[in-house]
Amino acid sequence: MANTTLKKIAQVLDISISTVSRALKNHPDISAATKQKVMELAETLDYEPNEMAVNLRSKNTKVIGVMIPSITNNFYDSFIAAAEEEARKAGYSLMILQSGDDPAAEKENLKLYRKSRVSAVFACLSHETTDVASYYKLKEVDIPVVFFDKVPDDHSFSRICIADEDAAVLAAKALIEKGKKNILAIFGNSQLSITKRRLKAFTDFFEQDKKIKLTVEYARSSSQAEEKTTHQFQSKEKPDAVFCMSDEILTGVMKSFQKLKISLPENCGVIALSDGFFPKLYYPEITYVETSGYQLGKLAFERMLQCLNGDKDPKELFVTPSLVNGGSL
Amino acid sequence: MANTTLKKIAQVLDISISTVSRALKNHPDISAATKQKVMELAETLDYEPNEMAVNLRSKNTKVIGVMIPSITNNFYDSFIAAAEEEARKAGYSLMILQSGDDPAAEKENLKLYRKSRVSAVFACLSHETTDVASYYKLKEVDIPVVFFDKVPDDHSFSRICIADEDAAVLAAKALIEKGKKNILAIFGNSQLSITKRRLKAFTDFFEQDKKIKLTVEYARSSSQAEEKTTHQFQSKEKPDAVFCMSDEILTGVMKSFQKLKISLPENCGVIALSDGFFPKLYYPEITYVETSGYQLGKLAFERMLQCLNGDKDPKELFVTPSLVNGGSL
DNA sequence: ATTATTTTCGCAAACGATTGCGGCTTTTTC
DNA sequence: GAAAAAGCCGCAATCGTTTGCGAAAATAAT
Repeated sequence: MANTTLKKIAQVLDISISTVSRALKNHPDISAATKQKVMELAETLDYEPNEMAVNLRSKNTKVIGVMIPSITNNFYDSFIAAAEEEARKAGYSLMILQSGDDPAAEKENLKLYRKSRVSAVFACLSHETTDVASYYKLKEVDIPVVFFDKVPDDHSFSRICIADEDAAVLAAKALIEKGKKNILAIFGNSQLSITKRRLKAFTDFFEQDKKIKLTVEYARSSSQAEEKTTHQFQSKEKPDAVFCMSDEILTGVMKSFQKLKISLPENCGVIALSDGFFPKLYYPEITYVETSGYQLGKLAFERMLQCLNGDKDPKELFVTPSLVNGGSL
Repeated sequence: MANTTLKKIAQVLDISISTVSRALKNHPDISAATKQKVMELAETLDYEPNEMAVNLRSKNTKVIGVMIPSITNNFYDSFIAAAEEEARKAGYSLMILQSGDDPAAEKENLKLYRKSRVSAVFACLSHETTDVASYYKLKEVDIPVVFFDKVPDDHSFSRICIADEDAAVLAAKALIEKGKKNILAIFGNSQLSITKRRLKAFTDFFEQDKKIKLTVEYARSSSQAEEKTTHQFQSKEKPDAVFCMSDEILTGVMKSFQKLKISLPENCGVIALSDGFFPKLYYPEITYVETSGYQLGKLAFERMLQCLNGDKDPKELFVTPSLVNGGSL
């Protein structure tokens, strides 16, 4: 079953293709009578403009690339959810590609984006990719790039981030308010700049109060977080609160707590940085500082629209975190 | 910075566009010398064929639509992960659209797929969408459709599913083997055919042993599952095992257990149908029957490739589940 | 040397939609 | 009634790639 084209409509009505095209676009040159006829026939024939042809002519695919480390991740999922909502409104589709935190795959993906002539790209750097040369290539062919979450230091790109420092401080404040005196803080991969930022803001904040004991640990996975937690809680001086830098760490900590039969908040307080999904899995629900992928997506798309409209100067925007009380602290 | 085209290369080398095109495709008509020159220039000019033009001519976008209820779901995420891996190998990209379990949005998406002239579509029905007329429209324009997970009854489509009956039976067997006598089984939305299939297989299996008390409950959300569990465990005859039809239910049940301070497996056994992510969040890890979205994705893509190669007869394929012991039973 | 055969390449027409420009009809204006 | 002005519409080029067909050039056969 062949698709209807302008040509087909033109043949049936015995008018020219251009007239059909203009009629459908409500061009003033075309008489009302002709428009009527064309529209009706288009309707019954279920005409849909062939996007490939439109794209070719307009040199615009109306597709936005989204590169993330992994799709199996709540935070990025909610980013995508938000971006897709907005994209749809603006007539764009998303082309999601995963880097798997592998710089080589990341480069491959960028190449694919160029080949596909996407209109723009949202990108979250894999690991500590410092060489953003491949991203410059996109710029050269006029494909705007908006980084989010894991962004490069390069100030020539637009970057949308969680205000990591604020988030860490918010958590620190909450811990102090609750009068916690022996805090275990678990952070992720210490090589990552996101870890460094959160770590610095967090520890700096405790400088003001020397009476609080702060133990910092690093865990690269959920199970590592579990081990470290278990280990800490087997010592004499058990922490009275745990700070988790991420969901991954939170789940590890909670698993350890279940094993050790530590119950919240009596035996120990817990606070995490999270988008909110995992904290709600537990009883009591975990108190967390919201680092919302969803809000990030909304903000990033807003910025992207500006870029698409020709605003080239790089901008750095932040989504501000907020504290959500669960009952674990 | 303009993109390089065949025309540009042709102009520089002062030969025709067709020659350039053929040279790059290693066409026998072109002399080795010419090929050499063309290839080299193409290399230095970083030539990439314009996909929009290629698509227009070939009427093939090399894009596969994937429609799922929600991207914020482990099961579908792993389906996508698998599909993307395979798609990339085969030179395809994915266009992921979410229906949000809303039939209207589902229809919108299908329209978008048609407009975008995707090469094929993977689809998971929203809720109990029974009217698959919109999918027939895709068939009419020769876009193959492969359903997965939530599939229609319509036998004229290819369908790839988890062998739900087998999975339910596997769980039932495990419960019986452990000598459980008072089982609480919580299922999802009773309107869904997936629920019906799992429910029937599960309950049928217990017909053989009348001495076992089986209580069936339904929960449409995690919090409903939590409520029902809490309620059941406040009665005199507490269940000695809980069966969870899905991750959503499992998380609700576990939350209730945390509240009631019920510890596994001493106080109660738990078994779930899951893809394995959530079961590993708890201590002890939950014993589950694996219903892998990843495997489903692999199998679905395999089938899709056949469809893309012209195999039109509908086929129904199943991925067979397996029991993974956690320690919760 | 002439014809037959290859080798090597260019012309032009697609794919489907868009649009500047110009032409043919009507209608308006003086 | 003739000229100017609208009103309507079609021609043809364009986006970049692919490909059947035919033509020129080079080589082989007679």
